[in-house]
Amino acid sequence: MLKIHAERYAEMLRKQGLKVTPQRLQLISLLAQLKKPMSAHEIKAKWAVGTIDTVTLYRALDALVDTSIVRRVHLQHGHADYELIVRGEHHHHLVCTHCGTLEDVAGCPAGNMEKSALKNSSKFASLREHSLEFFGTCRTCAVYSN
Amino acid sequence: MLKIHAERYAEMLRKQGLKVTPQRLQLISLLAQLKKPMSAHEIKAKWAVGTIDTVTLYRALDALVDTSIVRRVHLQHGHADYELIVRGEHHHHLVCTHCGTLEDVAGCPAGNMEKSALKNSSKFASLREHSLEFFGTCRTCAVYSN
DNA sequence: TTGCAAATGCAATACTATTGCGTTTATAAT
DNA sequence: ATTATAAACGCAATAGTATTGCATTTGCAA
Repeated sequence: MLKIHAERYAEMLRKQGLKVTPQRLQLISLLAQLKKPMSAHEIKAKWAVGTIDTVTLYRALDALVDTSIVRRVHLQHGHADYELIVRGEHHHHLVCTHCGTLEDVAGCPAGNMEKSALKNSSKFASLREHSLEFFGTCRTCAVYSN
Repeated sequence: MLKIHAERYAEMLRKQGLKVTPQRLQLISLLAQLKKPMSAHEIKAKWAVGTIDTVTLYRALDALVDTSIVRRVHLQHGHADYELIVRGEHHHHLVCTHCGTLEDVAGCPAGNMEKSALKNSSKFASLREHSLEFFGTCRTCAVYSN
């Protein structure tokens, strides 16, 4: 992780009244290296320097999610996964229901949907975010299903 | 639940080599009455005739999901919710992140996106379904946030 | 009516995530 | 640099969701 990025993330944390700790920086660094959503369990296993307590990890993840540094995604694996937010953008995923293979989907067509959904809603005052994941079969698994 | 519907669901189960049991029929009936996604816990609490074992309930839900009678949805509540599939159609949800209030979104604008996502994918052979849920604040909760 | 695969119920357990609390640490004020 | 303190940490315990193994029961087709 580049130093300048670390300082940017540090600012984001401090702005929220949160502290910049070695654990949080290492967590960001780890997520930046992997570039795909990881579960808390996977993150703990890949922890590079020393160890991190499970509770601390979950609390750090919560902090980073609250600060919009990390996004929590739900890929129907029975647990949450976490990925670094890059340049404030979001994207969605293709998930293979056989082997779990992931692929990012560039762009997002849900902006318009969100607008119209809110307009047609009878109960809601505002919408802030959405989940959109596609489930199917990757080419490798497709071979064995034939 | 109307008798004709019960028979239709029974056929769907038998076609998959699954048995038609009182528990499964009662489960369908319960989901048909409520018309909104329910957790396994809620379903167990609302169980009308006698009781159902937790394990049996989860297995019955799996069976109905496999048979496309029930849809499993993930509304970021830390558990799965289940809703009856009506006329083979699907829809999406607005979720209030403060109080959990739900609203259905009629129609689905993601069909086109699924096509283009698959076309642009480098790894996937096919896509079968998708999740799309919107998160925001309902009007009641908005009042208290001001 | 009967054979048997499927389903059920119970007990035990795995897995994900959270709470309470005493100790340590980052940070801002001095 | 020193200090005060709110935030964060680590450990232990626990909550909540879901699953596995196994003996018994049951749907249903022959």
